[in-house]
Amino acid sequence: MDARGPSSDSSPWMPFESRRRARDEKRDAVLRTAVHLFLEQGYHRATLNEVAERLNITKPALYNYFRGKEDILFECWALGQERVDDFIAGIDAAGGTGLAKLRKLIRAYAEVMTTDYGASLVRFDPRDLTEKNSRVVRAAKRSIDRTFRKYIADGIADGSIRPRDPKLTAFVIAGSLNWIGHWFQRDGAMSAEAIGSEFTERLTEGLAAKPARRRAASTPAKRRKSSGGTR
Amino acid sequence: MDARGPSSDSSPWMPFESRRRARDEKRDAVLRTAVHLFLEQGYHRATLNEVAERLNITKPALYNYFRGKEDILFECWALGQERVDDFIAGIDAAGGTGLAKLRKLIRAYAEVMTTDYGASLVRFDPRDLTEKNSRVVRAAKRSIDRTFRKYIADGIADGSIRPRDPKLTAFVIAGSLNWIGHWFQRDGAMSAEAIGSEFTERLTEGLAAKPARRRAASTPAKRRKSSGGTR
DNA sequence: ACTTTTTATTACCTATGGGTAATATACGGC
DNA sequence: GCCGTATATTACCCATAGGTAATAAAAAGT
Repeated sequence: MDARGPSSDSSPWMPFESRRRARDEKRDAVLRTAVHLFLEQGYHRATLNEVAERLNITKPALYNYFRGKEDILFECWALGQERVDDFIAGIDAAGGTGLAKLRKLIRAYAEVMTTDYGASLVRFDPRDLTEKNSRVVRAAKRSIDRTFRKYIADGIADGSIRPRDPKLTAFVIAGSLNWIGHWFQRDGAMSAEAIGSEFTERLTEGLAAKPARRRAASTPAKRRKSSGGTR
Repeated sequence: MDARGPSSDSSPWMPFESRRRARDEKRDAVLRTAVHLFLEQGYHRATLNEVAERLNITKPALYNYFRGKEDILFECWALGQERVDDFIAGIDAAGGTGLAKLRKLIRAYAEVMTTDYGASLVRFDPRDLTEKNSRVVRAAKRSIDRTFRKYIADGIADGSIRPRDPKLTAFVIAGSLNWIGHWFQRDGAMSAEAIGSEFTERLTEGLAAKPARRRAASTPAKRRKSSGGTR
């Protein structure tokens, strides 16, 4: 709000700011430790005592930053969701064919799934949340599903994707990606980037329309019957 | 053991047999109720009291059939696993190209995922099991993964599947199928059969080699570069 | 009809772990 | 240097739910 930045030497706002930052850093540390432990042992088996212990504090100290265990769980989920929302906004802004957008979505989503917060989107059970938070989660899941379906439908409309049912296709792709959150491990042989690339290829090679020279016709309504028969 | 069947009128073994069957039926009823409740509410939130209540008995009665909650959980998992083992044995016995076997596997696995016992293969957490049972589960999961990879490798070897990494491809396919257990609901719009068919198509359309007239060459080592280019 | 075995019930124990109250300590502001 | 706020600790509460006697009811065997 003030014209002089925080670099101004004896600013009376500095201590206040630094204090707030220290607090946020501690809050983040709690979340990082919690999400890690929740993933490692499962939400119900993980105890707040152990979260605190790993941070060299005691359980009640956690309550300075969170209202309770469920609050922490929801925050972990929200951080993962935020990342998804961010890159979807980026993809939407960039534009391109449906197929191009879908491929970007697959790659980004796959890579998010290899992170702790990303995995929490699929490893945690919404039924452990309050009704209020649970509704937020369900709404977000529906939104992601709609995005997948939309890109697929866009691709069919613009001719970059061969006609097929967007709903089922979205389930196939999203399921495959979501499962990454269940098997990926950082110390494993595969890098997040390699997984992103591989999944992008494997999950789109079947749907891409032939790289026909023709510009996408405005209405590719009826496809040619068995134009090359993939099976 | 006896030559006369149980249809013989006053067989002394009859009561014994019928008694055992009645017991097994009750045991099955417990499992059906338990798996349903575990899926509905999640293992940790579901209580043995409620399982018993739904069966019109009381909690301690359950201990006539099972050693405890974990025992019930493991049995639910085992019943699902049994079905998977069964159809894999059938597919192995029938033979065919790698692609044909993979397609059968996908369809059967997808349909099992739409059942309660099938879903328990992916919805329950092995960490809730004793170390002994957990090892059994892990071994079975590895075995299923090996089967997917083997069919894919077979298909690449016999020319029915275009060359690609069996490991990643198996992850893509199995992940997509496993996720069915998370979203399918019996009262939904889709039938298990429709899902089996759709997933079989969607998950193999990208890998099938062109239906070339030639019989599969013994070594399709180097595929023709962009022989039609699906992407 | 009796005894024995199986199956179920009532009443209880107890470990676990989330959450809270009372209280001490560190720290920035003045 | 004193005060108020933020942050942490110790000690405790208590609801939940898995599991276990002790015992009653039901069924099978003789």
